[in-house]
This record gives sequence, C-alpha cells and structure tokens, in this order.
Amino acid sequence: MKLTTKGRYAVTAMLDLALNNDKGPVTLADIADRQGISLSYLEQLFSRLRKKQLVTSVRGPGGGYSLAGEPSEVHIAEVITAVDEKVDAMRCGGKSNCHNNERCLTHDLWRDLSNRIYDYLSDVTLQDLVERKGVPEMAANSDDPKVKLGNVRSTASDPLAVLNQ
Amino acid sequence: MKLTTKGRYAVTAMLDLALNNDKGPVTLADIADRQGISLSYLEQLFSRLRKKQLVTSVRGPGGGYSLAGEPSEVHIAEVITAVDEKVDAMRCGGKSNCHNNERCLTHDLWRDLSNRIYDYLSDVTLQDLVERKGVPEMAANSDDPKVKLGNVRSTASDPLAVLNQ
DNA sequence: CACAATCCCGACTAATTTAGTCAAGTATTT
DNA sequence: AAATACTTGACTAAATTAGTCGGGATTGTG
Repeated sequence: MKLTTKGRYAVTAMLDLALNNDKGPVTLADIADRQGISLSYLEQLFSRLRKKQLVTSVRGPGGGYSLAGEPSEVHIAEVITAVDEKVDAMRCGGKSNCHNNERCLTHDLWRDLSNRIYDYLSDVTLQDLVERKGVPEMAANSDDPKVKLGNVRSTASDPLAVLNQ
Repeated sequence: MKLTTKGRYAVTAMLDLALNNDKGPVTLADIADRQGISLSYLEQLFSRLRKKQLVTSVRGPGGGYSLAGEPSEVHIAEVITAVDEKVDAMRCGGKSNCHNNERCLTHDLWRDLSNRIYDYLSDVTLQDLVERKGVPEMAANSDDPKVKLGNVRSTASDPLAVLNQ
C-alpha cells in the first residue's frame, strides 16, 4: 500500500458513490464531473475496485457503479490497497537480509510507522467520512512525553504534507 | 514532506553518523560502503542536510561529516523534510477552493493522517534508534473501538507497506 | 610544494510511477 | 436498431527518484 494521489482519487470517488448510493448506480462520467478526475483515469481505478469487489457495475443505459457493501463496512485502507500495486514491503522486506545493524534499526522504524498508518486508515470507513464524524482523535501520544511536539513542528516552514503530492 | 526511499536513505545515513559520532568525521565513502547507497546520491542528500544545518562537514584528508547536534535532539521528521522538497500540501491546500462537500471530507482525512505521521516522526530521535528503544508503543487507538482491527488487516494479502517502495 | 583525500556543485541520464489519452470493443436498456 | 455505459488494452506525457559524471575547492601530510 502506498500513499499517493492515486489512492486519494479512489477514496474520493468511493465517497462520491457513498453519497449517491440511494439514487441507484452512478456513472463514472458523473463522478468525473463532480470530482474533477479524468474519466479514463477513473475507469482504470474502478476496474481495480471492481476486481476487489468493492463496487458492483451495471451496464447499459441507467447503469453505473454502486458500492458493493454498506458504507460503514468499507474501510479506507481497503480502497487504497485496491488501487495501488503491491509493493514488496521495504527493500529488506521482512527478510533477514538486513545484515548490518543500522539498517535493521531504521527498518523497525518504517515498519512501525507503516503499521500505524494502516491501522489508522483501517479504522476509518466511508460512513465516517459521510457523517463527517471525521477521524478519530488526534491521539496525541501523551503517554510518552519524551519530546514535546510543537516546537519541532514550528520549525517546519509550512503546514506539512506527509503524503505525496 | 514526503515519505519515500529518499527520506529513508537520509535517515539511514544520519543513523550511521550517530553510531560513529565518537570517532570523528565520517566520510561519505564509508557510509556508501556500509549502507549500500551510491556515493554521488549521498552527496546530494548531504548537501541538503548541511544546508539545513543537521550536519557539519570538514574538508580534506581525515575530513567527513558529523552530526551538528546531539543524537537525542535530531528528530526523524527534520531529517526527512530536509531532503524532500516542499510540496504544496494537498492540492486544495488549506485554501477554500474545495467547493464541493465530498472533496473537503477526504481533505480532512488526509490532513489528519498527515499530522499524525508527522507527530510520530517528530517524536522519534536518532538517539531512540541507536538505543533501539525503538519506537513509542503502537498506540492502539483503544479509545475508539468502533472497528476492531485485525480482521481487516488479515484480508490484506501481505504485511503491508504503507510507505512507498 | 605536490598530492591525495575529501567535500562541493551542477548538469546530465535512466528507471519508475503517476496521470491521462485513445481506440476499440461488449453488454443492456429503450 | 441505437444510444448508453461499462471493459479492456495499448499508448503517451509529465514528474519524481535514483544514479552518474566531471569537474572543481579545501586541506592535511610527506
């Protein structure tokens, strides 16, 4: 699973589907219009979403795509992994080929971060987004006050975007 | 700030520096050797690390790079933002140009996730990695048990890598 | 001084990925 | 039949990452 605009497009499109779920199938042309995503690109994304059975399709006039399940059961992490190719983890992927100590240390770091991100995205469903219940609390790792955040953040010249693009 | 192998290279190299901090300046050739990173690529990365004053350099024979500060004061987030170009946030970056509702909803999601990742990486220092104290606890958002993780994760066909590459 | 080690810098190339286009289908409703 | 809309695959363009190359500038050592 990667975090790119590709995944964000997919989530946006799925959210569009969730919001119009009651009105029958939604055409990609509509989504392209509303969300400003190229129709052909959406076709690529939905091809994968369909293969992963996150959406169902109906052909012909009046057809389109619908969510395969309830919005409350579609987790964001699923959507993102559906459109992103598998990546063989992190170079020294789980294997014991990180022979020297240093690489293993950073490896642990990335893996833990990766797990956290995945957990976070697994915890949010389309329904959450629809209800703008938003996202779980910012979690503020207050249980480990070894570093007080905020000062560090203020050195970053900008409201940061960890995610690509 | 982006999360790519580029940043991981930088963190790995900085960790190498931290581990050899007592033995005087470390040459890039040594790091390239130990960490399997191309020398010229390291030069590019260290050029940025130096400009952000995360490392100091000594020229000439016996020269090399040293950490500018204590390992306990170098936060991983700083290292990553140093080597990665600024990215203007997330397309509808903070501005009010997300006119339609859907896009704003996902926007909130990405921003919150982005903040979390940044907080996490700000909380870990080189010293933490050196001591393998590792990373703060997995945090398990147990305060919001709306979804029990694990089942979702098991559908993912692989130990996932959220991070690119 | 000469020389080698080392940082420093900019331009260039290659590989990968994202994003998007195009064209030709197939299925279904009216 | 005809229009609608999904389906598929190949192709292109732009951006980014990763890496190369060639030349400098500095400085310690013999």
